[in-house]
Amino acid sequence: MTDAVDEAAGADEAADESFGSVTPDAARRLLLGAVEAFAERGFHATTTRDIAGRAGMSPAALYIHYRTKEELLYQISRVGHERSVRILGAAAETGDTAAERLDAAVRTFVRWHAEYHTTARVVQYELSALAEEHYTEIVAMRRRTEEILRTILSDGVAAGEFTVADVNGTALAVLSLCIDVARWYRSGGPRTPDEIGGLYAGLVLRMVGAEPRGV
Amino acid sequence: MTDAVDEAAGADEAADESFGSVTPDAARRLLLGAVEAFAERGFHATTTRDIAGRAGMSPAALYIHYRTKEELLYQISRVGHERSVRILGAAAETGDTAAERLDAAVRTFVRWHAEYHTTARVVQYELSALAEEHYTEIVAMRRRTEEILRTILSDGVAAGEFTVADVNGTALAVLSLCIDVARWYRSGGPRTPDEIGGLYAGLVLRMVGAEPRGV
DNA sequence: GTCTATAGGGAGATAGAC
DNA sequence: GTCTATCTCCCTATAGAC
Repeated sequence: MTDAVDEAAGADEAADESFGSVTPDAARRLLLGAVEAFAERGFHATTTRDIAGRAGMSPAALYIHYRTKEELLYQISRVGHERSVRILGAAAETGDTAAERLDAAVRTFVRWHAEYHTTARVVQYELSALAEEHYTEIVAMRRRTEEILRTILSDGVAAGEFTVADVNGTALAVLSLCIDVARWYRSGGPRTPDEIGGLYAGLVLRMVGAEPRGV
Repeated sequence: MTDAVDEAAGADEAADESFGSVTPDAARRLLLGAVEAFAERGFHATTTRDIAGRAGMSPAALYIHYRTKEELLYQISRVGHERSVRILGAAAETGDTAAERLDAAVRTFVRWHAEYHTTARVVQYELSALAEEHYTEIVAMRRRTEEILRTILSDGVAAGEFTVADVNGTALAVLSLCIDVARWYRSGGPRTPDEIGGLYAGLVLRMVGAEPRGV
C-alpha cells in the first residue's frame, strides 16, 4: 500500500509546501520531487527516474512507497486540495461583513497560489492526468471551493454590500483570478505573494461593487 | 519540409477554429486532430497514432506534412497566437475612450477564448512542450498581448478615466481573467461566449475604477 | 502522398539480491 | 527499504513498396 500521506494539523512549512507531515522520510522526498517535476514539465513528461533522482533514490524505490506514478499525482492533488480548501474556508469566515470575508478569502487564496506556486500548479493544471476515480473525488473537492466563493457573493448581495448581476459567473471570474496566479507567478518576481494578494483583493472588491473600505 | 501553414486574411470558420486556410487538406486535418488531442490530453499524453487516427490516416502520414510531433504544436501555437494577438489588437483600437477600448478588448479576447476554447487551451497551456527556439519565439508574441493591455490601462489612467494603482499588476489580472476562460469553458454550458465576454468586460471596467457607462 | 512494417529508444513497473 | 538488472510495452520516427 501507500505510506501515510495525511496532513498534520499545524503544518505550514514553506520548504515542504504542506507535505511536511508525510512519512516516512523517503515517501516525503519522493512526493516533493514529484511536485517539482510535475510543476516543471507536467505529469506525462515526467519520468519516474526523474522523480526518484530528485529524491536521491533509484527508480525502483518509488514503488515501495507508491503503487504507480499516478498515485503520486493523486496524493499531491488530494493533499493540496484539502489544504487549499481549508485555507480558503477559514479565510471566508474571517470578518463580520461580506466585504471583509471576500477580502480575506481572495487575499489568502491568492497568497497561497503564489507562495506555493509549485504545488498549486500541479493541483490546478494536472487534474486531467488523474485516474477517473481519483479525478471524480478531486472534482468534488473543487466544488467546495466554488461554493465558498458563491456563498460570500450571495451573502454580500443579500446584505446590500455588493452589486453583482451574475453571482455564479462572477464567482467563476474571482476563482480564475486566484488560480491563474499559479500559472504565471515566479519566485523572485517584482511582487511578493502578500502584495499580489492585497492587489487582487482590492480588484475583486471593486469587481463586486463593494464600497471602498477605509480608502 | 512543412506544408503551407499560414493564416488567410479573412478566415473565421468556427469549425476549423482558424486553421481553415492550411493546405493541403491532409495537413489541415492533422492539425485539427492535433488541436483536439492536445486540448483533451495534453501534448505529452497524445500519441502520433491518435493524431493521425483523428485525421483518418496512418501514423506515418503525419511525417509527410510535419517533421515532428512538436512541429504540430508549434504551428498550432504560432498561428493561434498570431490570431489572438491580432484580434486583441484590433479590438483595442475600437473606441474613442480608454474605457471603450478596454471594454472591446476584454469582450473580444474572452469571447475568443470561449468560442475557440479547444485551440485556446493548447495555445495557453501547452507552451512548455515547445522546443526552446519555438518557445522563445512564442513568448515574444505573448509580450505583445500584455503590452496591448498595459497601454490601454496607462492611457485610461493618464486620461483620468481609470483609477489603477499598479498598472502592470492589473494588466496581468485582466489577462488572467481572459486566459483562464480557456481552462474551464465547456461548450453547451449555461453561458454563451458572448455573454461571458459581456460579463467579464463589465467586471474589468469596475476593476479599473471606470465610471459606469450607460448604466 | 499514403500505406505496411519496423527500427530504435525509453518509459513504467517488477524480480530478486542484499 | 533500497539497490541493480531487466521485462515488457508502446512511442516517435523511418524505410521502402505502391
